[in-house]
Amino acid sequence: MTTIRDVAKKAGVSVATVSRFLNSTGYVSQEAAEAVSAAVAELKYELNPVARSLNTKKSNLIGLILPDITNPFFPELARAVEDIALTYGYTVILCNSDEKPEKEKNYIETLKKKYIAGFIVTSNQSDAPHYANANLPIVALDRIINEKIPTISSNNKEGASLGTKALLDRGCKNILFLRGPEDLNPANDRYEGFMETIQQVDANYHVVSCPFHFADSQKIVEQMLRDHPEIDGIFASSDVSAAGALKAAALLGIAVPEKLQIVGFDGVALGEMLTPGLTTVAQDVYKMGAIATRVLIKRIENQEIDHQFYEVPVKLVLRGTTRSGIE
Amino acid sequence: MTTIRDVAKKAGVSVATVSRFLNSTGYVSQEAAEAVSAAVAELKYELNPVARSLNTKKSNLIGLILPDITNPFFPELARAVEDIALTYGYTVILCNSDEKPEKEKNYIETLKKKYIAGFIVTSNQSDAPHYANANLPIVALDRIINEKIPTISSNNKEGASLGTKALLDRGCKNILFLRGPEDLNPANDRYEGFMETIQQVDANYHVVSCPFHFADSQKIVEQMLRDHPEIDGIFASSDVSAAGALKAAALLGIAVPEKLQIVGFDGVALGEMLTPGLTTVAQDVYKMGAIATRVLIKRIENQEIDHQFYEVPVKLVLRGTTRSGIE
DNA sequence: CTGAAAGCGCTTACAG
DNA sequence: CTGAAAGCGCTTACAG
Repeated sequence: MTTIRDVAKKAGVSVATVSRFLNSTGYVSQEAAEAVSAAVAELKYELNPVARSLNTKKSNLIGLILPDITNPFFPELARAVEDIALTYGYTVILCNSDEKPEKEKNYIETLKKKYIAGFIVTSNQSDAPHYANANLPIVALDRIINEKIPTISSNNKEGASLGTKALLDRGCKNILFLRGPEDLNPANDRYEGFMETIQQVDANYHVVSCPFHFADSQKIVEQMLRDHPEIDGIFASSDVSAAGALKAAALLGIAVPEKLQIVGFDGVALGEMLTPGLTTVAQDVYKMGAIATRVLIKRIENQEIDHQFYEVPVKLVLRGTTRSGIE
Repeated sequence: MTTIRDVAKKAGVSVATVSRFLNSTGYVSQEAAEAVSAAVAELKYELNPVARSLNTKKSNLIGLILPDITNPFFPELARAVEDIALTYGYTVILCNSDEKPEKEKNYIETLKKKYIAGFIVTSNQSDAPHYANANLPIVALDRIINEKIPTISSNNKEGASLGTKALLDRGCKNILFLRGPEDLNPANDRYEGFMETIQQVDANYHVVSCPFHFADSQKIVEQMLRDHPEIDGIFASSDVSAAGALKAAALLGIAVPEKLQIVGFDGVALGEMLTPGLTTVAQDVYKMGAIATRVLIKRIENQEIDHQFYEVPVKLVLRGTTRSGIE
C-alpha cells in the first residue's frame, strides 16, 4: 500500500505539504503542487479514509434508518439515497429499525463510533430525543421528527384531495376512506385532505382505520362492503390497502370499476400489475430520497439549505379501477 | 470521549494490558482483569472501531452488492443480511450495481480502502475477475461466480420440476414456459428442470425467452396466447412475469384457472395480492440471505465452513391461478 | 504476566 | 509557503 509518506518522498516535499495539497487547505506553491500531483499519479496513490477519519472524526458514511426495507415504499427510497450518495462520494449503511426506538438508538450509537457523517431517517417516533440529541446532521423523510430537523415529504394533503376528487368526479356518492394508522403523520395529512374535500360536496362517506397491510385491509373492506352495499367508491391511504380492497371486491363479485371504483395512494409497482390496474395518487419516492440526500449532504458539508421543509408534488395516475369518463 | 488511556490510568495498568484484556489476546492476570473490567464499567468505555481498523486493517463492515434493491426479490434478501449481520456485530453497506462490472469494481475498490470485512454478492458476471482477485471473503448469492466462492442458491431445478408437475397434475396438455434471461444461472436451472420434467410426459410445450419484467412479459404472453389458443398452462420463471401473463389472460378474456392455469416462481408478496392469487414456486429468500451472511462471517472469522454450495429448498404455494383438484 | 515504544496513515497547529 | 512534530485511539511485537 502506498502512503502519503511515499508520495512526499517522491515529490521531495513533506507529508504536510502533500496533505495540504490533497485537501486543498492551506497554501501550496505551484511548484510543489505539480510535484505532488505527478507523484500521486505515478504512484497511483489513494488516500486512506480510515486514517483520515481517525483524525477528522468524520467519515463519508451515511446511515439510512427506515422501518423495514421489505415494505414496498422503501426500496425505491433506498435506491435514490444510494444513487445520490454515490455521486457525492458517500456510502450508505442500511438500518432496519422496525420502528423500535431501541434499535434506532442502537444504530445511532454504534455508527457514531464510526464517525458517521449523518442520517436519513424515516420514523414514527414523533418525539425522538435520540435524534434531537444525536448532535449530527439528520434529515427526516416522510415524517416530521421535530422542527429543527429538515423534513422531506410528499404533498399528502393535496394528494388526498386529488384522489377524493377523482372518485367524486366519476360519480361516486358513497365513499369509503381507508384511513392509515393514526400515529402516522402522512396518514393523518391524507385524512385531512380527504375530509376537507368530501365535506365540501354532497356525498356520504365512511372512514375506517386500516393498517397498511394487505390481508387486514381485505378483511376490513369485505366487512364494510357487506354492511354497506351502497358504497360505490373506495379511497385507500396506501396501494397495499387498495389491493386488499380490490381483492375483497373480487371475492364479493362486485364489478370494478362499474359498481365500485377504487383509488390507492403511493404509486408502487404493484399497482399496474393488478387487474384492473390500480388508479392511484403516486408519490415521487425517488425524488424524495434524492432531495433528502442532497439536503443531508449540504448539512454535512456546512452549506446553507434553502428550506426546513420540502414538499414533493404527487400526481394522479389513472388506471382501470376508476371509470374513464368524468361525469 | 474516553479512551483506552483513561481506562489504563484508572485501572492502574498499561494500555497494552487493557487492549489485551479487551481483545482476550495474550495473558492478563486475574487481578488486572478485574481492575480493567471495573474501570471500563465505571468510565462506560467503548472501543473506537476506527482506531482499531487502522491497526488491524479490518472492520466490521459487510458490503452487499446486488443489481437493484428495487427489484422485488432483493429487499427481503437485504433484510435477512442486515438482521444476521447485526446479530454478529456487523454493519451492512448497500451497493446497487445495476449488473455493471464497472460499478461492482468501483465498490470493491472504495470499500477495500475502508477495510471492509467481506462481500455478499449477487451478480451475473459469470466470470468476474474483480471478485476472484478481490482477496477478500466473498459469498455469492443465487448465482455462482466461481468454484472458489461459496454460493447459496435455491433449488431452482427441483423447483421448476415442482411447478411443471403442478400444471401437469391439473390436466394441462399445452404448456407455455416463460424462460428467463439466458445469461442468468438460476433461470437456466429452471429451464433444465422444466425440460426434464415435461419431456417425461406426453404433453405439448412452447418455450419463450422473457425478461423478468411485467409489461414485456404481458406483451409476449398476449402474442403467444393469440397465436396458440390451445395453450392451457403457463409456467413463468418469475412472479413478475407470471403477473404479466395473468394480465394478458385478463385482457384476452381467458378465464383463469378454468381455461388457463398459471404458475410463477419466487414467492414475492405480489403473488397473494393478485386476483386470482398466484400459484408459485416460493423461494425462501430470507433464509438464503441468512445463510449467506452466516457463511460470510465464518469466512471472515476464519472458521471452517461446511460446504462450498448451499441449496435452499423451495416449495409450491397453491393459490387461485391453478385449479384445486388434482386430476 | 506486563509495560514502553513503535506503528497504523493521516491532519493540523505552530514555528520558521 | 513549508516542514517537524504531535496527535487521532488503538494494536502488537519485544524485552523484561
